[in-house]
Amino acid sequence: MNDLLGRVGDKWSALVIDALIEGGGVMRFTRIAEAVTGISQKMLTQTLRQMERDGLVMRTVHPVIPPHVDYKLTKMGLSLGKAFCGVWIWAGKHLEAIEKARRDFDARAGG
Amino acid sequence: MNDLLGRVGDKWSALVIDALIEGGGVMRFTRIAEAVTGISQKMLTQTLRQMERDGLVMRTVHPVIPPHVDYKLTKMGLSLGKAFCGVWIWAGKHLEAIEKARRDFDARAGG
DNA sequence: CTGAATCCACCTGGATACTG
DNA sequence: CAGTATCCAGGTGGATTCAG
Repeated sequence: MNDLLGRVGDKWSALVIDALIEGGGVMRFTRIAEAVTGISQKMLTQTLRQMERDGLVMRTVHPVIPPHVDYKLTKMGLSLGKAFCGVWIWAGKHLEAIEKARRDFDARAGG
Repeated sequence: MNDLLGRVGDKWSALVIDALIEGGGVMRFTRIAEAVTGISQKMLTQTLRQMERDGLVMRTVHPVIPPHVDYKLTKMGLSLGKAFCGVWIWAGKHLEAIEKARRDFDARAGG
């Protein structure tokens, strides 16, 4: 369980799931890379592999040239996305409060 | 936002919040260390500091000997715990499915 | 009891180059 | 396009020691 948290709670996984949901559930490698700002190609490959292994995404290779690979959220992946929803909303709602808390804390620490 | 995810989505933070909720909302350092299995003293201190800075916990030092320090979830911390709830539930519900998906994947990969 | 500080092995993750 | 492979800097986090 502990280990599972570290896995699904992974920052990149969450962002990839979000990207896939925003993108309609099916996206190609490069499109995901564009959607998830800041991710390196290596991390994306790694994250995607892991998510595939965990049954969160389905990887489909179309044997054409140039290669064409689709990533599709599975039911489980989608349900995880929904579970994350609460955290997304929380983050959006408390973003300012947290930044203020940090400033206050730093001010106290500095003074 | 991206950065916030990495912060609040941190594995230890989640576990500490969970421990605090289970423990009634107020706990001492050592009690948390016992509740959060596997965390080192350094990580606990670090996590707690960060959470204090983010306004998720309130740290109260009782000037006695031996020292007595209480950590209490703030409203914001509690609300984050509730936001996590969905993910906890999801994890519990899909734990087996994920393990099966992994076995299947590994079997395919191995064969 | 609660922490700070130090040392250090390990892993993460970015940059780059190469393949089919 | 979609990776794989390699190198490497930097951060993570455990163990240990010291202090109030």
